[in-house]
Amino acid sequence: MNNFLPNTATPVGTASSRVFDNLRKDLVGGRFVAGEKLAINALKERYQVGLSPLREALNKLAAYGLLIQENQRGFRVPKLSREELDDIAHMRLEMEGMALERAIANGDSLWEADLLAAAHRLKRADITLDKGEEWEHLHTQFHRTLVAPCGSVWLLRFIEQLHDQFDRYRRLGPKMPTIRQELDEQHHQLVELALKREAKAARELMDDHIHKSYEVALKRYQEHV
Amino acid sequence: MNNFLPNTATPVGTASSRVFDNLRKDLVGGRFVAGEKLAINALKERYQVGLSPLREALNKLAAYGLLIQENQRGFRVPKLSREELDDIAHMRLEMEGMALERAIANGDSLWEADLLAAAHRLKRADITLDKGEEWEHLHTQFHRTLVAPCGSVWLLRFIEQLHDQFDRYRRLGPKMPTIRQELDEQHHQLVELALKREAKAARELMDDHIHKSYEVALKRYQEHV
DNA sequence: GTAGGTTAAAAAATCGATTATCTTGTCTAA
DNA sequence: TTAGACAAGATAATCGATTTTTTAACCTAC
Repeated sequence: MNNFLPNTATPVGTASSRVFDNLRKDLVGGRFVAGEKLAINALKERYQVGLSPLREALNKLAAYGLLIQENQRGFRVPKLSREELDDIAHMRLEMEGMALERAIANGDSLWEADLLAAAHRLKRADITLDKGEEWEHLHTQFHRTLVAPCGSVWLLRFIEQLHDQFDRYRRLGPKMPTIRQELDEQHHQLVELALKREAKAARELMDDHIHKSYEVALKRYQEHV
Repeated sequence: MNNFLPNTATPVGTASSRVFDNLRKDLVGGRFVAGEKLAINALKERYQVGLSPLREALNKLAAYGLLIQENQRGFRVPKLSREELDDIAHMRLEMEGMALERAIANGDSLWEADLLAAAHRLKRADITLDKGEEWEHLHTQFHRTLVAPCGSVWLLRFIEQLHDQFDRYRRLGPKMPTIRQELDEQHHQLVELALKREAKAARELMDDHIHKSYEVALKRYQEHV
């Protein structure tokens, strides 16, 4: 269930892990203002947790790249920039393309089944539910499943990290995905090509898919500045 | 000076940051046994630091991938495996190759100067000094400099992380680099090709360079098991 | 003997309070 | 005015102690 950081057994059930998960979700989901300084006491309230587990979670998030830690000055939400968005999108192209090709080469029939299931769940998802959180979760799951059998734990880890960073842009503001139709169509085609083992075509479609997301993210970013 | 985690301002001078740096160095330098469980009280002694900053450092290292955190069971040094070594080496080929090509396309004359300087320092380094730590540091610096102007903060970050992971294998045991001569020669040629902006040839040499390191690491690993 | 249960010791996680550092507003002197 | 010094309050970092959970040794029943 907890697929975060592939080769890192993340604790579950502790106060520290709870606040980590929640903070991560909130940071990725855009519920903090970029650049904002985090008031630790307020966070203690918000997440109903003591100082020690909170600080441990903040430290982890800083090492992960979702927070900036400043010398004797606490923690801050990283700023957003056009340059970084471009960087992240470009890296996603490279890494997810590579992963997809390798997944298509390695994936077995269990993978095919998982992929069909993930795509189906995503398609059926009610996007108005829980402010879109449900859809976002299934969307993440779909993309995870797609590249899962790429054979590299580290590649998967980096992709996960880039997704989180990318979502800080894509999910700016309260809005939900607007181009649902097109995305669903692309997801469907990605599955088709994966099952047919057409690596080259699949990669091209993935490039296109990421590019489309990039345009959404860029628009959100520009509206937000 | 502190180039760790490119876009994360890491605090300096705090107890937490000191123990983080030292622990990282010791983990990468192979001064812990892979799979070993860390006794927190012993670490308190060893690094002369209180519990809170120590735990914060451990949490950061777990998020970074140099430690495994287990549910209510503390921290553990990740195991080593042939599969992971192959994964890391393969990812290094992809990522550093990509970074080098982009650095060669972007790098200005300041970079050329930095590169020459870094290569020179590395060549002049006394490898017997400080158990090879000095040489290791300059070696890291050289490779950092080589890819620095690649234009992607995230790519640099991933490369740094992979280097640390790779060194857990390459630096197994107390031994110092044995193939100094060959490495120096390759470093020299890398600079040459970079200055001549021969991206393709440089990348091929880099592949070869990483492959050579891989063979060393693999041998160390096999002797160590 | 061995599986299952109990418990004492050890270790991890968390809390509350203390110490150190930074921030802000005010005052003074040029 | 305004730059710099200072003090008071706020915040971050750290410590020592408490609580919770795990580990391991022991016991008992089969």
